[in-house]
Amino acid sequence: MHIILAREPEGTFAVRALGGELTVPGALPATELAEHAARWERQLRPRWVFTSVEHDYPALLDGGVRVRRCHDLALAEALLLANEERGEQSRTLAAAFARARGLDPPAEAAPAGHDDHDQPALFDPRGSGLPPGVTVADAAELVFTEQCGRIERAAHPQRLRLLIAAESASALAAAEMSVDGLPWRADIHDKLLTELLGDRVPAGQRPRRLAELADRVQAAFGSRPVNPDHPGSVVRAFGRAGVQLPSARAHVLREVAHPAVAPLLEYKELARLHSAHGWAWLDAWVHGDRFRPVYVVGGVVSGRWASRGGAALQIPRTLRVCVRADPGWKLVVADAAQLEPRVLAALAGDRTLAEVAASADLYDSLAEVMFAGARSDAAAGQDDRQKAKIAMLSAMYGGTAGEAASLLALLRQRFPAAVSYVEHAALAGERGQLVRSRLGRTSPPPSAAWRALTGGAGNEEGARRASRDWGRFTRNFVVQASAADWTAVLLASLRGRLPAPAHLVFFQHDEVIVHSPDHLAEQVRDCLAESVREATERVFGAACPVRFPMTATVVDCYADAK
DNA sequence: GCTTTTTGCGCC
DNA sequence: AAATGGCGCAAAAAGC
Repeated sequence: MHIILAREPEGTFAVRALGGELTVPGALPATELAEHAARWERQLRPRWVFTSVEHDYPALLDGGVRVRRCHDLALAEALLLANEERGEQSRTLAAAFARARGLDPPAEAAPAGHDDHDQPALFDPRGSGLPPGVTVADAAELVFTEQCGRIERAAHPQRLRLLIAAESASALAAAEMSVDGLPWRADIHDKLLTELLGDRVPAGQRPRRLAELADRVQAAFGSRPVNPDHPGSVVRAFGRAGVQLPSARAHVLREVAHPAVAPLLEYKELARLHSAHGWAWLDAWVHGDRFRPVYVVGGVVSGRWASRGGAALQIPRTLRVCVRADPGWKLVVADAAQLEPRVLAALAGDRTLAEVAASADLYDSLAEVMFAGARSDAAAGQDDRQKAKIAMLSAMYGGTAGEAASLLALLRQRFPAAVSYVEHAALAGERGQLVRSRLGRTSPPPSAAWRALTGGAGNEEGARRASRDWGRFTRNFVVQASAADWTAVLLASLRGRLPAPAHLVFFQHDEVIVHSPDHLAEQVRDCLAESVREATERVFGAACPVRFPMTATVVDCYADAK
């Protein structure tokens, strides 16, 4: 059975059962909702229907309630609209309701696409735009029924059903991870900052170590003031010293022989740590030795997650030492090795690439096939591996710079199916057509400006460039979005299998961390292996010949993984 | 003066 | 000849 949960504008919740009997009081405050929900979850094992998990699930979590399964109307609507090639239409609940009823779109709803951060979201009950007399629960019920029908009418109902279920489960996992938090030792972080930067100073001031480095940079340039935080100032200073630079970026500076370069590079690295993950970040984001990021499921067009505040998906490697299991607990850290090329092999059904993907290090065996028997010493082997990697990344990203083009040509000879798969995707994008992931994530339509530029006569050069740019985007989309399909199913499966109280604490594109009591860590590792198997089978089919190695390591500290 | 854009760099 | 994809964030610059 299904239980629809709708937050009404007053902040209370309305509950409605589909396909079952449920004696429900009218409007429930959050605390009472949690009591009832815990019982229903236990006795009925329903699939919950949320207008938005991100918006409403925290009310259950705060009451200590976790649910097994759900359907997120907001995420489903976004996936369905894109899949139906209506990606430009509004995703609000009111708009979805109006479409389901065959009414004109509500006036308030801004079209999707531009600055969707502040647009009235699907779940926002304030100014919901629903017709008078229609409650959020009414709308949710109709939209849910409508969405189920749309799934069945899609080209691949089974894939889309799986995608929406996995995406909804991912949203549950994301909300739970925000509540549980990533174990984060503030004392270790503080000590590390002090070692690298000097004692803590008030915001706006340079810590001692940064001040010293800034002085050394200044000394290397003479008396004219130089601000190492100001790229323009740095470029001008080098110009006065007779070195013309296109920018002050680190990789540009590294090629320059000048006494200012070494302290400047060190300054930039430490200044970055200070501004992005310094004491201000620690104060704002870590409480009670937990970092609680806000994840945005489906926040990236390709289906990857984004994050809001705290830069949860950009934790620098140097800070992994701060991530430590609680006493008596372990971290089970696992990442999918070379996920994207393996996804490409599976998508394209490329037998040769699948054979290559059978080895644990894909790029090593790729090099063997590409440069068969050419050389054998270790240095050449490393060089070949690097070339094989560039070739593969160029295929997936559309790279043509340097030797990429010739390496790609060699890759095409050896793996025609895989390369033509991404090249078809690129060609579709260049023509303004949509492309899809394995489970049906669909690329957004190009903008009106793009169509005007590429469709009209005149600006030939601009048209070609825009066309190529969009082709690179769709080329990458099919791989990245299909990888997101696989990880969403993996996450959904893993979340369901984990033995309590082990729980997910981190997810980043192709990597998961589970916080587990010592004695369950091995069991968690088995769950992971089983989830990998399940994800591969459900996304790519039982006959999929591609291996997806995801070795889990059991550690006390994130920095010790791998 | 405030807001938006650019630069640069962290992650995959 | 050359233009490798996706993000978020802080600080400074640029725009209003």
